[in-house]
Amino acid sequence: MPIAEQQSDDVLEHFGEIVDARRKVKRKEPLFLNGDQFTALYAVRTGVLKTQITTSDGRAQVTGFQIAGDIVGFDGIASQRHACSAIALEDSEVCLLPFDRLEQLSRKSPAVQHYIYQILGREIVREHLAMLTLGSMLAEERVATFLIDLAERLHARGFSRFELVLRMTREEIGSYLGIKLETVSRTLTKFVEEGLINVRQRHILILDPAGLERVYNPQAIR
Amino acid sequence: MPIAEQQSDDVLEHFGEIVDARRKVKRKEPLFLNGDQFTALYAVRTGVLKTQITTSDGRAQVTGFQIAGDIVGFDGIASQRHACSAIALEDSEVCLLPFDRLEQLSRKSPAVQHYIYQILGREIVREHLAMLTLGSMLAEERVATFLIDLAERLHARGFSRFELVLRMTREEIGSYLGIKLETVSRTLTKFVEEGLINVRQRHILILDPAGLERVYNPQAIR
DNA sequence: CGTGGTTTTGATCATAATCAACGTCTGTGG
DNA sequence: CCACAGACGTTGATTATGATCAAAACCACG
Repeated sequence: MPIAEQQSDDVLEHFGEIVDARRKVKRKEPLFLNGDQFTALYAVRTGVLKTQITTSDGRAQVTGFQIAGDIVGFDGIASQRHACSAIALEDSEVCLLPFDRLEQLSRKSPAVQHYIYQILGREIVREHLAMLTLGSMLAEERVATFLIDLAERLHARGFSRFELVLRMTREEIGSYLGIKLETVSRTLTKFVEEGLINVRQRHILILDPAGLERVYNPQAIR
Repeated sequence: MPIAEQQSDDVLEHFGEIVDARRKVKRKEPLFLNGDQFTALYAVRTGVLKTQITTSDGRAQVTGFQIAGDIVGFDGIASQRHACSAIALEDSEVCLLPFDRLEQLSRKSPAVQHYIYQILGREIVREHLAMLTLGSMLAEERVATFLIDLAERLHARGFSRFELVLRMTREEIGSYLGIKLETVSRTLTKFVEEGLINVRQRHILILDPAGLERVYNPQAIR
């Protein structure tokens, strides 16, 4: 959901007080890296980022994609160091929300405090749903879920609901969904053959949204 | 980590103000169900709970197991309704932390506010790690991770680091790890054959902690 | 225009799921 | 206290899904 929908005038007003700094991040550059000191949350203004964990033995797991209106950096709150890395998938711009100031502010303004609890709570629910996808879905269901979720989020930002441009590679999608890039590719091809979508490189056209939803929600009626 | 380690005296003192109510939950009974009105967080005093999401088509995904010292209920913050269900795996007791009072309190006390951000942040990191497990590990690695994580958490509460009693079924473990109950069973058997653990029903004895860690962290040195 | 990263597609393989049978433990009521 | 029912767990045989390996096509970019 866009920030604007979620915050009262009070919140907006107070946010004005702290959103002084912006930062540009070039494609493939990190906004922050695993282990970096945590100082601020970042509100994405333009562009797309990915967040990922990497283990000592080189394994990586993409934990999310953030588009305009999303907030990144929650992973640093607990230990004051970022537990994952955030990388720009295209040239992007973010607003800094210094966390100490957020904390101060949320003492003055109940609305701000409530808003911060809201976004943290939303992140927790988002991750629960990601666990559901990763833990109990077939490859086709994962890809369908991914496309619909992304389309809805873009639509909430005023983009088309049925046309989307993927800023991430098949490999990054696969990592996020717990499958391999070849499987992502094959699944997209299958959806094309079934008339559910069109694919032209990274441009996806959703032809049959209901059909796509039926992939992971086979029998809504019983 | 036990709550006690994390909170200053200030937090403890203030928490005394709101922890008025306790609630007992019998084995297999819900503490709350998906869709229930969200009013409070719950601190587990004794016993063990599981949280799970269930989809309309009956699929279920266990999203976590909570033992003494853990806090449950974050999933309700975002929408004021619980996004998952919490079920007791044995007779348990929880403290109620009414959320509106927590919000009030966190305005008065920076320490309380900070503490709440901490636990929400920790939950987010915990879920990131669960995504890593679900998204990029083999069955053996998942089970090894699960055993070590649980053993460490129990140890932080003063229990033995090497002896644990599983309060959950093989099916619940499997759901949490994104594998089937038969796979959990086979994997445990394999670990026994390799001399890593002993299994007597739900009693697990970790014989070779380093060996168990090596299952999912093959080459610590490089 | 190459050159390198990305994507598609095919063939084969491995891991874990599924199906099935049996064994074991627990709790309950006779 | 024992017998029994039902839940839970183990093990085996087979299958299915997606991984892996490999090659070719495609595109973007310098």
